[in-house]
Amino acid sequence: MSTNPLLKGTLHTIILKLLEGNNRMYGYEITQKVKEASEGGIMLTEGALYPALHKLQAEGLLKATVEIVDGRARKYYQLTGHGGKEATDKINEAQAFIDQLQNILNIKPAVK
Amino acid sequence: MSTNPLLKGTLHTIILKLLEGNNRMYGYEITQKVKEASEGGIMLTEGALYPALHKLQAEGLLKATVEIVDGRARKYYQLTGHGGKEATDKINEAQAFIDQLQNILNIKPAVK
DNA sequence: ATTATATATATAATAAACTTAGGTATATAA
DNA sequence: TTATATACCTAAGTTTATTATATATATAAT
Repeated sequence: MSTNPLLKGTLHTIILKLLEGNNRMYGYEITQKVKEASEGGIMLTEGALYPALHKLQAEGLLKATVEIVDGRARKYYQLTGHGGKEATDKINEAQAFIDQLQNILNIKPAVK
Repeated sequence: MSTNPLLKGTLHTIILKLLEGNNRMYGYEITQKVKEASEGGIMLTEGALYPALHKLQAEGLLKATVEIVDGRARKYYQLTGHGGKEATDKINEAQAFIDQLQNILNIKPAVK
């Protein structure tokens, strides 16, 4: 799988956005949704995802409940009240950053 | 100044893009251009910028020449041949990533 | 039966890329 | 003479990722 240095810093925002739209999700489900929505372009690694989920939970933005489904344990995450506000803020920040980055990347080369 | 974790990974691409459009630039000039193009939203820190320039030079993507202007030393950077090709690739990758991220961040919340 | 793949979570070692803080130095405006 | 702008640089520490490994069940293929 390709390394993706551009992904740095956006993982928390992606998680919060998905949980804003889906009420509750589990880790593996998040990896699949991201893969699907990015048409395979963004593949979350477990080593990045699970620590990120744990951190967001430790910060009080997410709460988790474990359920057994088809004989396997699933850990569902959902936004807390505080997490919901943070989600809105982080998504707005990310959008602003993307817009600014577009402004830079779209600067037309000077005609020689 | 606000910390901007989203910036991670995009700095090299920003530098290459600016040099693709401007033939040659010096470090301080790059910080000002980025600040201007992002309307103050993206402020490069020297601690990130200068090591990045040195790394790109060490990789053979940039070459540098020092000039004294108004009594102060300026280090001008420009793309090498190889750097030009890398610039094109990195910018395309960044654009693809931004598009994929947009797809994720634009996913509409499910109607409850 | 057994092997491979998909589902599902987790952590440790390592590496990359940043922030923060400090240092050096000149020109100019207050 | 003090502050601000210009101009470069590096070191220490932090954050955030990759890579590798571990555990475990369900299901499809051989």
